[in-house]
Amino acid sequence: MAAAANIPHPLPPLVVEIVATRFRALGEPMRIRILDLLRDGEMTVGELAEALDTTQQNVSKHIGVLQRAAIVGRRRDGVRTPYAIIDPTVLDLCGIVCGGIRREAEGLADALGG
Amino acid sequence: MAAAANIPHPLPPLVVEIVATRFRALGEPMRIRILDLLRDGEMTVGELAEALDTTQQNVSKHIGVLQRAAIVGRRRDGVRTPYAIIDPTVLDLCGIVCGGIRREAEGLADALGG
DNA sequence: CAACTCTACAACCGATTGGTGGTTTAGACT
DNA sequence: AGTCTAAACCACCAATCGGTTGTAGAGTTG
Repeated sequence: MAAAANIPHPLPPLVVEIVATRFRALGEPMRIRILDLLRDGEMTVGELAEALDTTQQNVSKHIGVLQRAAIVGRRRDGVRTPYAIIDPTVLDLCGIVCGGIRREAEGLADALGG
Repeated sequence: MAAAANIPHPLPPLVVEIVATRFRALGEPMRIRILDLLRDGEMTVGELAEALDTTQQNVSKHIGVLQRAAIVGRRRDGVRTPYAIIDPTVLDLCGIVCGGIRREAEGLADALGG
């Protein structure tokens, strides 16, 4: 919450656009799964495609979105082109959302159990 | 980061879907602006429509998305139906994203200035 | 009851998006 | 040079989405 304290209000239009774009980059199951895999370390497009049981083209497309959003980056390693998470805040974001989901689920379980 | 520590890995498919849905609900400028206004307190659809210079139907549609994502809720107050943020974690999310944007902008400014 | 206010719903249109198949580029090796 | 592999680019299709218009429902006030 401290980070939100000194945010301008109302939000400037350009900031609104950037924020929405960043959230939209995370608003796709395939991209969440890609980031979930990249939590363990860098992977190539081919490795991701195999792990996610989809095509190389599909992974390339989705990881392109994540790269344009400056969430992941790539490097050259001989014949490989491994991708890695370069913006660690996305893990915080996912952690907050997952925590909220867990809290809701527990509240629902309590309501049903008690 | 502590919240992300005890997240299952790999993420279960259902969780992936829920996380993506929640992020997608935030991936629209108009919805970010609605939440930005609701930071100051509850507002009705009509008030939001006027403040955002759009139609009542448009606000109703977008706030329906936010409500189905359990981000906002409504109550009855006589003739009014004010909406309010019921999931305070979304403010944390926006704060993190805005902080990241600021950090990037400052880094870019330093790179150009120095 | 009737008129009014506020909100939700449905249909439509244009634009965007996810996924696929095919092709092309860029390196690494012989 | 030629070949192989990995990754990106391209065009396409079906589905979804944002915004608009028109309408219907729910509640209040006379």
